[in-house]
Amino acid sequence: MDVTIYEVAQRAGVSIATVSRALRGTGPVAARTREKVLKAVEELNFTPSRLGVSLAEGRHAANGIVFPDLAGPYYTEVLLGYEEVASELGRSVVILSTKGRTRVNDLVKDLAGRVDGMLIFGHTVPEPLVAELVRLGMRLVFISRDPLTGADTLRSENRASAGELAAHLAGHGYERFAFLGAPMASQDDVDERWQGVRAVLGGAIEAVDTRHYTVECGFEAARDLLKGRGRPEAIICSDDEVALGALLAAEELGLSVPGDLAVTGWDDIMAARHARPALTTVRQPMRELGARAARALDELITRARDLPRHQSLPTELVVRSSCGDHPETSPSPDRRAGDPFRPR
Amino acid sequence: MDVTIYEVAQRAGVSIATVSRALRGTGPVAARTREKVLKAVEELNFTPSRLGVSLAEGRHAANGIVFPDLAGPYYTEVLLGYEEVASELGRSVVILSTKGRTRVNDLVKDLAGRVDGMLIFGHTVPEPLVAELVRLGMRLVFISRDPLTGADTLRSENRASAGELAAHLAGHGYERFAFLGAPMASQDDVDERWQGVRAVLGGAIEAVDTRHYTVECGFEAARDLLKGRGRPEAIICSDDEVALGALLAAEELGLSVPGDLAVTGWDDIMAARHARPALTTVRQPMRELGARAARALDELITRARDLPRHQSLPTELVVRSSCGDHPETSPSPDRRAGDPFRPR
DNA sequence: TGCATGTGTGTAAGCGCTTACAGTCCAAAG
DNA sequence: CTTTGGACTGTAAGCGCTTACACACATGCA
Repeated sequence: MDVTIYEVAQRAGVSIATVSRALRGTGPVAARTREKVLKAVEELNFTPSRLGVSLAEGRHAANGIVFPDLAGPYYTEVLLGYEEVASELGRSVVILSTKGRTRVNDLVKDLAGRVDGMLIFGHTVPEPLVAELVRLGMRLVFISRDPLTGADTLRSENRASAGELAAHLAGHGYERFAFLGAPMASQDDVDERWQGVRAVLGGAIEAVDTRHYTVECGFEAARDLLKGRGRPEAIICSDDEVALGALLAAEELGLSVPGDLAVTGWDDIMAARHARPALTTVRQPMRELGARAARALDELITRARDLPRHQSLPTELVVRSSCGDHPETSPSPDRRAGDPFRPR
Repeated sequence: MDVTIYEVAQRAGVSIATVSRALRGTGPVAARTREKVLKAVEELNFTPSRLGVSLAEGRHAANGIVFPDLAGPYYTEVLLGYEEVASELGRSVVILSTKGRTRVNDLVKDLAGRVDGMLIFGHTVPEPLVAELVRLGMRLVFISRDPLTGADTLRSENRASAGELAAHLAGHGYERFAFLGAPMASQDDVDERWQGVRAVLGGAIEAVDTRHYTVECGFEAARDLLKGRGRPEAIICSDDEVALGALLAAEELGLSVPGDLAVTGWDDIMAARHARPALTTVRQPMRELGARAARALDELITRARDLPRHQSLPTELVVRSSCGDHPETSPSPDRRAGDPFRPR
């Protein structure tokens, strides 16, 4: 990337303004002139410098995304949906992981200087900085965050589906429940799930802290819980990874799932389907979240829309075997119609 | 991001050159002057425009990455390692997925205009364009590709570990094998694995085309294979996702793994550990690949090194239960010492 | 006192584009 | 034969920085 518009102009025997117009199709250019320009462009293999274009246009044609960590399928899926749509809209995607980073503020500010708008997960960016970004006019879309003024928010529904899940488990006849997944920040996804199950199960469920949403933490929390007295009959986990940890803990302790214990997850990641027993879980439309975020951002950036919007996407209860036997569809509730692959 | 260096200069009562010097620490600035500048910067909340800086400096402080798809854990893990190190080195990461994209060339060229160097997976970028990028002086690092001049390459070892895996299976006494994972481009990872197992098993193994490296394709290929006559005793899969598909197919057909059939994967993704039976596989250091790519790129960009380098990282055979019983460590070979989590 | 060194600062020339504005030219209308 | 309005094209002013170069002013030392 070395040859500039000047060399093209010189070779074609025209001014740089004409080259620019010929290439972008803004303003009239005689057919013969255009040809000369295109020929020169071809011969020199010219590609306009992105920096020059951006500086002159005053836009980056790029979107940012800030996530805590890409470990685990959730963020990856959202990212995929995001990148795909952003690319369709002619925008590059610049990523930033905050996991284990000091100086998050600086990193986010740097990112802000490279993009026209950004997608931010939950509370990965400190509140004062968010306020500042909003004030500076940066276009923002949040996923899994309570609505705020000056930015879009997007999430998938939690409370009602959590209630539905809880009711399903209650229908199995379980009476002592545990919820694995604290700590929960107010208004965060997991907190909403907790509120949802609690509304249905009331005092029959207790919350257990897992510190992080990982297999390891799920394993440890579940092991301690299951070793103690008053072992629950069903463990509702904040997400699939914690649930996978719980399955491992049960296996370790010689407990049969779902015989001695029911376990459920949330998200419907790939491993949920492959675990044995396969995980009953709540599928949320991860890619769709990313895709919508990209579109929302585009609307805000192009000013096709000015008022922020707050969307909530529906989820789907996916019943598999980890929550108990389902005579009507046994032995593999996720295998109906002979197709082991549920629609995505 | 609105206030420019001019406003800062004016407010501090100095020239923009002084502001720049004060901020970057290049060139002498009197202590009192520096204070005035910093105060003005503070008050105006000034952040230098990335575009201005990049244009003047002639560099982007950003790295690109081109991958086919982020679905599945492999690319994600590499990306994570890459982003982490790139960020440490002060570089942003711009991503580009080629999955399902027409006009890959344009997208890659656009990317090239935004970054100082890029990491490219395998053969996601057409050869002529690669040559052109090299010619233009773009710094490139490839993962899983045969060495070429003018760029670094990086891969993890395949052939020897494939041989080790095959030998292990032969040790179980199996005699009829299948390899699930074609089509294989010459010199690609999967081809090397095939060469490796074949060198050990010779005519006892046949290759089966799966079209794609997905659970779905693995399932279909395995089902067809297992339904046919002369069913193999062991299926060596090109990667874990194909292997997970094979496990599902076996379950579908009522075959016990490892009783009736052994199955192995490659990569050691999360689901491999959680599948039942847990997958015997070959772990490759995915994050490390990404991290090294970022470092290699940095060396090339900063010209700390001029000659391309070709690295190969070691892998590790991870024996679990899907390949057969291992009396000495039964029932869960990956659970020794009471710890269900193998070191990563 | 005179001159070589620094030190501190400003001026201005880029970096590679886009685009408002100001021509130039020519065919059609009067 | 003038006007007039398009169609084209060029000039030049940014966009927001960095930095070479020049200059002004103190020092230190002979």
